[in-house]
Amino acid sequence: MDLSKNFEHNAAELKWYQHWLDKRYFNSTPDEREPYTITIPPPNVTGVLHMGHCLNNTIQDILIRRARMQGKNACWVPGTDHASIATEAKVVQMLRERGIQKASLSREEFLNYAWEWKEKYGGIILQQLKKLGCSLDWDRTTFTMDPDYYQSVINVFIDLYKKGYIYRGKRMINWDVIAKTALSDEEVIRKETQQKLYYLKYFIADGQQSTDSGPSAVDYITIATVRPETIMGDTAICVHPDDERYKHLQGKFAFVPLINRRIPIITDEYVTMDFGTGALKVTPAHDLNDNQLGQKHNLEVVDILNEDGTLNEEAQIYIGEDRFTARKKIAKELEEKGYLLKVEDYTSEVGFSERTDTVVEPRLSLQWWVDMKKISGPALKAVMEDDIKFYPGKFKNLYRHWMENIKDWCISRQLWWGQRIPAWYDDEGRFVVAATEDEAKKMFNEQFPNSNALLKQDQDCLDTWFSSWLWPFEVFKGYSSPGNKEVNYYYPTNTLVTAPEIIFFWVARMIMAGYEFKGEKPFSEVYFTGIVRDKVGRKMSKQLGNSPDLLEMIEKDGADAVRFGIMISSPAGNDLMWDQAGNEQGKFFINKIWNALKLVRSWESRVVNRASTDNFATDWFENRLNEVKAEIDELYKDFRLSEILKTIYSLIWDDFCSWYLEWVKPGFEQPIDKAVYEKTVGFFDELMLLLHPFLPFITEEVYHQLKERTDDITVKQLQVGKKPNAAILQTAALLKDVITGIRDARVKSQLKPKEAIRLHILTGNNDSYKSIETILAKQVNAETVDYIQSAVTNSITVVVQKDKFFLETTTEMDTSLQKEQLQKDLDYLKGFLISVDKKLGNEKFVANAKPEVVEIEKKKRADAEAKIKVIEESLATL
RNA sequence: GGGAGUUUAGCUCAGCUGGUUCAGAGCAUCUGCCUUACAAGCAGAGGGUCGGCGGUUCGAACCCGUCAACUCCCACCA
Repeated sequence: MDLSKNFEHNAAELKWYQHWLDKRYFNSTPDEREPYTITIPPPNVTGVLHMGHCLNNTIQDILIRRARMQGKNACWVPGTDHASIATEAKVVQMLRERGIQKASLSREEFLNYAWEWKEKYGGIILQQLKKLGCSLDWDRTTFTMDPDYYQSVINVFIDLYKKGYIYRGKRMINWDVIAKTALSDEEVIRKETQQKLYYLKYFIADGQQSTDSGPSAVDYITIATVRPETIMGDTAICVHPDDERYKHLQGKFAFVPLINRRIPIITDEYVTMDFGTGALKVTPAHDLNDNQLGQKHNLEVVDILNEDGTLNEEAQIYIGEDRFTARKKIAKELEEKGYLLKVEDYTSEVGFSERTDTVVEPRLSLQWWVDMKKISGPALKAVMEDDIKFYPGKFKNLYRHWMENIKDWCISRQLWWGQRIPAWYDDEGRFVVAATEDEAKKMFNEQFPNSNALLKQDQDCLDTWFSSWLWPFEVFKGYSSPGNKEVNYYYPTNTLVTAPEIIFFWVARMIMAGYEFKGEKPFSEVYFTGIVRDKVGRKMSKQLGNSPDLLEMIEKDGADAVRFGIMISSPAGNDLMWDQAGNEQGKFFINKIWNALKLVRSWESRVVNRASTDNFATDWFENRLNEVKAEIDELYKDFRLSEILKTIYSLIWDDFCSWYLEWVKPGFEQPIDKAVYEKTVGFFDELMLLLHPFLPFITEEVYHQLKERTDDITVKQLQVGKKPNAAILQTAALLKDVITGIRDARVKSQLKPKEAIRLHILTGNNDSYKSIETILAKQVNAETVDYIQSAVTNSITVVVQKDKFFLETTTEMDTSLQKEQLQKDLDYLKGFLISVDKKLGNEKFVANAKPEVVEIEKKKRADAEAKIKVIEESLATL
């Protein structure tokens, strides 16, 4: 079969992925082997593949494929997350495009649309993962709203409620005015924002005066605020008790501008005297701190905002206006009416919704909460004691800090898409928590006898993360069907690969859920990937348009090249600067492998059976392979994947192609030794095995092109490497040094590559060159090689270690460059010798340093002295 | 405001317990080659005061202190 000129990635990807699926290589069922399990971080069902997924899933695929080749029962579970807010927003948008308002639909109607949408668009991302070559067990695909999964979420809620870990409470929450739902603290992103600080006059009530006498009044207090639109919600002004400026106002009253509300001037040490004016307006309904102050001082709460962020009747003015419009208008009015003293530029952190990117509104609201302190203990301990290991370890600190200061988790969302909270209410707001309406009725009648009110289920859904925290065991039905064979076998899973951004959202909560509901950790290791940035360091995002189209790239460059590009630049735990150039390098590498394949295949028809002769090249490469295998094993232990790839890259390109293949390559149309040919194919196989987890398609293709075979590399087992022979590796190092040294001298003497030389070797140990002289001669284009006792005049001299090489040529040559080089080497060595002498002459060094180190220095001195002698002799003969 | 991390060649990064192999790799650059696997290549080469300063040590890219720049996380100063 003829080979194509280049590797045809599109065809190979289609062929092999389908073949692997047909052979069910990715499917796992419990057996007697050791399991290796990864559950995918479920992407949003609305998602499309981006560079972050590419990195994350390539890493998982590498780990899974490696485990599979090590004889483990590898199981990688795919799935998607229902992503309540994101998905609901998309469905609402879709409805709007069809001219339908969500408000006009019943819950059931809306959910029908949502499911319709999910069936149509959900899971696109899973199809895209196939394009990347991901070896997921597709039969296990799970969705966080699958019936069993859904029920488990409900049951977990009921369980925690019964334990007293879940409660309902009215508290300040983060309100998203676009999605019109509560958010957890983690869903709020703080961003530094340019703002204006408005200085406003609040006039002081004078005696019995009951209304604001306006700018004509004499006495006023100035407050500074960034939110003038909330003044209508003010219910006090607060100053520091020790603030001399305001002592005379303590206990008096002031008027809220424009609406004339009379509010007390209170004191609290919370106030910072030197910020702003030292006087703070207190708006308990719209600020977390103000709310706490309000509770402490028993202040009235005036909520002036609707759930969509517009002002309501309580505001009295600007009713129906959006908060930001109202801010501008009110600032203008305050200025016109003389209440505004000045405006300053001011920068502070403002909370934005993670999903809708709108400014989050602190709002007092009745929500469901999880008392996290009740379940955080074992989860903290597990990570601190490395029962769950974090890679890189720096995330342990971050985790500890969050866990030690953990706050209650607001889990209710004012959404329809998600698991509906299983609480049932009567008209008076009394409620029970139960799995079904029937059960709820029964419970209600027991708890509140004589009540036959109609029960209504809570309208709200649970936070998405309240379902995804069950992921590592519920994908095996570990909660809905506890103790089943699958969960017993696969759980705890092995490695979680995820982004540090969701360490609190997801990782920490999964660990807590693991211990709380399974009594065991969910995974043993967490590999945190970096953030994918563009080559100038910006985070990739849709808005910036710096995020490349992955599928287009796979189509153009091939999945292997894309995998190479992302992996070559991703050290564990650091952000990575992604650059298209990485794909190029991957393509070149794949092309290089393909050409090596073409070369080896071209020998196939010219194999001859010869009496076996020693072949240094095959001996060396076997040992080199073993050496690298050991290195790679170590690197895998620390998840140093990009280094592994670099190591294999260099093993294939430099050691195999540049050295080994050149060493064993027969002359033009010459035959090749059968033994050498077979070993070469064997080495090639092994290289493909090592590389396969990274580049699955090219390696499978090459594996099959090397010879007829019935098995596949995807499930081929890696063999444990033997201990390499140090002497052979050393000889090879000498050989490479000599070849490079002579080639360098040839270049410097401007010898044409085609011009053959006669090589004379002057060494104290002729035997050391016996096994390599044939290779040496071929590699430096020497027609003869011999061993001599004294220098050859009129030749090019090369010094490697303590040996000298004389290159005799037929044509006249220029030795000036060479002389220069030798002189440079000599100068360097003399300087080096001085520094070593100095060191050895230092009594303190000889007395304090370890004896080995002193020995090494002595050897360095001896070597340098010997080499200086050799070079001086050479210079003399030139 | 608190904490973590980073700073090594033009770029992206290795460099483990201070001492052989310690100043490295890959890209990029330069020189010479269309040599029949590969110009997407081959053969060579040149690039660095290891962020600054100070200290510990016989010896520091590595340990300590300090300063600077950048990045990230957490935190209610209006």
